[in-house]
Amino acid sequence: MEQLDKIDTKILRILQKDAKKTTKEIATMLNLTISPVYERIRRLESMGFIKQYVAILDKKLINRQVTTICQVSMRYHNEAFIEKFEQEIQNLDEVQECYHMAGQVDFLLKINVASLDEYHDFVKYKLSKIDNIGVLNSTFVLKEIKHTSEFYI
Amino acid sequence: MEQLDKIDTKILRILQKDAKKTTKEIATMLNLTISPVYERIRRLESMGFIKQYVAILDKKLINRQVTTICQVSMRYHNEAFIEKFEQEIQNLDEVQECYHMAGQVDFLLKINVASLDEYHDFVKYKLSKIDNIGVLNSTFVLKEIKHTSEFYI
DNA sequence: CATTACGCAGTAAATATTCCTGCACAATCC
DNA sequence: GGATTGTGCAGGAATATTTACTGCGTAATG
Repeated sequence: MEQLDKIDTKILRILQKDAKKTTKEIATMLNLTISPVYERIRRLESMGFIKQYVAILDKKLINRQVTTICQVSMRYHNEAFIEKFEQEIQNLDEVQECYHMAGQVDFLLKINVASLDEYHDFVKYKLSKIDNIGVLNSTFVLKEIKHTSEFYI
Repeated sequence: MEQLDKIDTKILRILQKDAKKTTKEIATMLNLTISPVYERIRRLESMGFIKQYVAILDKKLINRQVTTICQVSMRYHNEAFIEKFEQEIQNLDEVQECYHMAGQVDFLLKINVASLDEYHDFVKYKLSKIDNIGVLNSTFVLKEIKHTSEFYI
């Protein structure tokens, strides 16, 4: 697993914060030339350490300012129902994250919508249409304290 | 707010999925030349619709495969304590997301660590060191069903 | 009908990416 | 110890992309 040396780690830290940094800029930061930095980035990509490069949008500006956490439990816990649920969730664009959890509830979902009205419609017409949902408990985000895509490495 | 037309929206959708797409590629997809696409992207950046470009890493490969959801409630709900908590959280690198919630618990945190051992240390030596924490309830992610940085637009 | 404004096409210069060659150093094997 | 192999880095050339600028056409405005 530890196929990453200090230079690789530094490159990953930089690209997690700003994927638009040029090879030259990174090379300067690390006191290297373009060649090794370029080769290392290609290697980190092909080995899968870097999964993708994405643009992060401002959710207020694009009108997705309401974030909710929704905890869901199944009525019956058999494989078919769970698989069905997991598949249906993939198609719900409002759901940004969904985790199968240990403990009291089965699933935890993070959902972004434009308004409470829209959330109402989402629950009524989309989420609760999925079969076999037992408990469904929504809580609302008052304020986003921290939100990053970075991992600490 | 609706300063975004259909072309802008399409550009944002593309860049949310792949920020490495060249202006030329996007222009081809939208049946335009490079110029308007280039200008629109710069505009979307300067107006703040695009906040940043980041590399998304594979958390298993970089050894951050354990994700936990931690729900925290304050003992006393005064402004000073809450502000202190919010500040301290910023410095905890393991915390990827933190929300101030409506409802039963005050805060919901998403935390990534290498192992249960490391999570134990995180709670014991970092999180619980923050003053005025009342309830602290951790649940573990068994499986990530869905996780994207995309917003539905 | 004239004028302004806006978005797009096209182009040229600057910059970045990509690929290749060769060198230096470390590890490995006689 | 010396020769050999391999790995990572420097440097440079070719290609691609970004960036900035000019001009045109159409829609909006007076």
